Amino acid sequence: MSDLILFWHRRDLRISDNTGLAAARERSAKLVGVFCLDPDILQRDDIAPARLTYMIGCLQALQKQYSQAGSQLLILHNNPVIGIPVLAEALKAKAVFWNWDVEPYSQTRDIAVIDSLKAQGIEFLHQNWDQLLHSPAEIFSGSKTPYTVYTPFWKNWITKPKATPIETLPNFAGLTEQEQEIAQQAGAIKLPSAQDLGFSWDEELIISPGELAAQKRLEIFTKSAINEYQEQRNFPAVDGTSQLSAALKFGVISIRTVWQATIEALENSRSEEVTASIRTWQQELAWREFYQHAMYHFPALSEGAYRDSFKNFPWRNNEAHFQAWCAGKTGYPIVDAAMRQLNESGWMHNRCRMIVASFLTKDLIINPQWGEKYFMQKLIDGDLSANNGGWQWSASSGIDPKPLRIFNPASQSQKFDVEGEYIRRWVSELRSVDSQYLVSGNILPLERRAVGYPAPIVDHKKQQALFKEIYQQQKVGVV
DNA sequence: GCCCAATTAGA
DNA sequence: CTAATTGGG
Repeated sequence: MSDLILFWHRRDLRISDNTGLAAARERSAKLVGVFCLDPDILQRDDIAPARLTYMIGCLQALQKQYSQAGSQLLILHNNPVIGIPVLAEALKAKAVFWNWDVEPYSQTRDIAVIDSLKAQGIEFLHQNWDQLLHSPAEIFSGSKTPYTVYTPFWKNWITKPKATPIETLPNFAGLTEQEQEIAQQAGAIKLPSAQDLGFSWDEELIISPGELAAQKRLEIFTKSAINEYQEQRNFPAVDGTSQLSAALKFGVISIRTVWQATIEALENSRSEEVTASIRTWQQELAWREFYQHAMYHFPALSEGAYRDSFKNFPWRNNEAHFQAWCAGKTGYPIVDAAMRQLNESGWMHNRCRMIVASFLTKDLIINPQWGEKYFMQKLIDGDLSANNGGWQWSASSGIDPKPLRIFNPASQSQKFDVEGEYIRRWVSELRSVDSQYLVSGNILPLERRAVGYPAPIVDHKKQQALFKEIYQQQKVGVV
C-alpha cells in the first residue's frame, strides 16, 4: 500500500478552502483528485444542459488547478460504487476522502462506496461538511429536534461561530507515469465535453465556469450590489442578486469564503440600510442551509409534499396548460417573461421563480412536482434541496407553516417590474405594448392578436378562488 | 394603512 | 402564548 490518498470531488469543485481536501493533504502529500461522471445521474431526465455544461467547465478548471498543484484530477465515467473502489484498489491507495452531502441519493451511494472500500481494507473519511457553515448535526431546537420553521432556525444559526477560510495548501505529489497508466486501465478517462455526454448548450452561461469567475463575481457583488440587496433583489430587470447559485451548487466557491466576504462587507458598512441589506443576503445563505438540513432530516421531502393537507391534493394537471407554462405562453406577461428567461438563459431571477411557481400551483392547479422537475431540467443552479424547498414554499406544502401563498401576477409585475423592462427583455412580441397595459396584463385581445401574443389561458381571479375551494374541501377529508 | 391570511412550531 | 421572507384586497 502506498501513501496515496484519493480525494473524491462531488459538489466541491475547487482546491482552495476545501475542508475534506485539506484533511487529506494533512495526512499525505501524495494526493490525487477524482470525479465520477455517474451514468445513473446523467441518464436521469432532469439534467439541464446549461448545468451540465457549467459543471464540465468547472471540472476543466479543476484539472488545471490540480496540475498547477503538482497532481492530477482523474475522471471516471462509471458508477462510483464500482469506480471508486476499483481505482483505489488498482492504485493501492491507502485512503479515500470526500465531503459529505445531504441528498438521499448521495447518502445511499456513499454508504455503498464505504461498504465496498471497507471490504478492500481501504480507509475512508467523509465527516467533513464542506458545503455548509453548520452541519445538520449542529442546529437543533430546544426540544433537540430539527427546526421546521425558518425564523427560529436563523436565530439559532446566526449565533453559532462560523469557520473561517482554510489557508492555501502546500503542493501535492501526483501520480507517476506508470501509475497514470494503471489509473487509465482502472477506468480513468479524458474529460469528455458536454456534447460527448449528449448535452448541448450554445448560449452564454450566466456565470463562467471555475473558481476564478466565482471569486470575481463574489468580489463584485460584495463591493456593490450587496449594499442595496434588500431593495434591489426584488427587481428582475436589475442585477441586484449575487448570481452565485451555480457556483455554490457545485462548490466552485467555498461557503466560508463567501461568509467571510459578508463579514468584511458588514465591517465596511456605513449605514443602517447597508447593514440590513448585508444581513438580508446572509439570511439567504441561511435559507440555503435550512433547506439542506431539512432534506437531510426529512428525505421524504424529495418525494413530495411534507404537509398532510397536500399529500393527496387533487391537482388538475392539465397537460396543455403545463406546456404553455413551460413555453412561456400563458398570456400572463410576467410569467411568460420569466419562463423564457429560464428557457433561454438557464437561469431565472428568484422573484420570478416565486411568481411562476405560484402561477403553476395556484392558477393552473398543477402538481408542483411537475414544475420542480422542469426547473431541474433547465436551471444552471438546479439543486435538489434549494429547488424542492422553494417549490414547497410556493405550493404551501412544505415545512415552515404559512397561509396559502397566492401571488397575483399583475400586482407582482406592477410592484417589481414597474416599467415592464423585464417583460420587454424576454417577451419580444410585447416590446411595443404600452407599459401600463403590459404590466397590468390587461392587453386588449385585438392587440394580443396583432403582435402574436396568446390570450390568458386561465383567469387568475377564478382560478385562485377555485384553488381555495378545492383546498378547503379536500383538507376536511385529510385530518 | 388596515385587516385577513391559517397553521403551528418553539420558547 | 406569540410570532411568522419576500401578499392580497
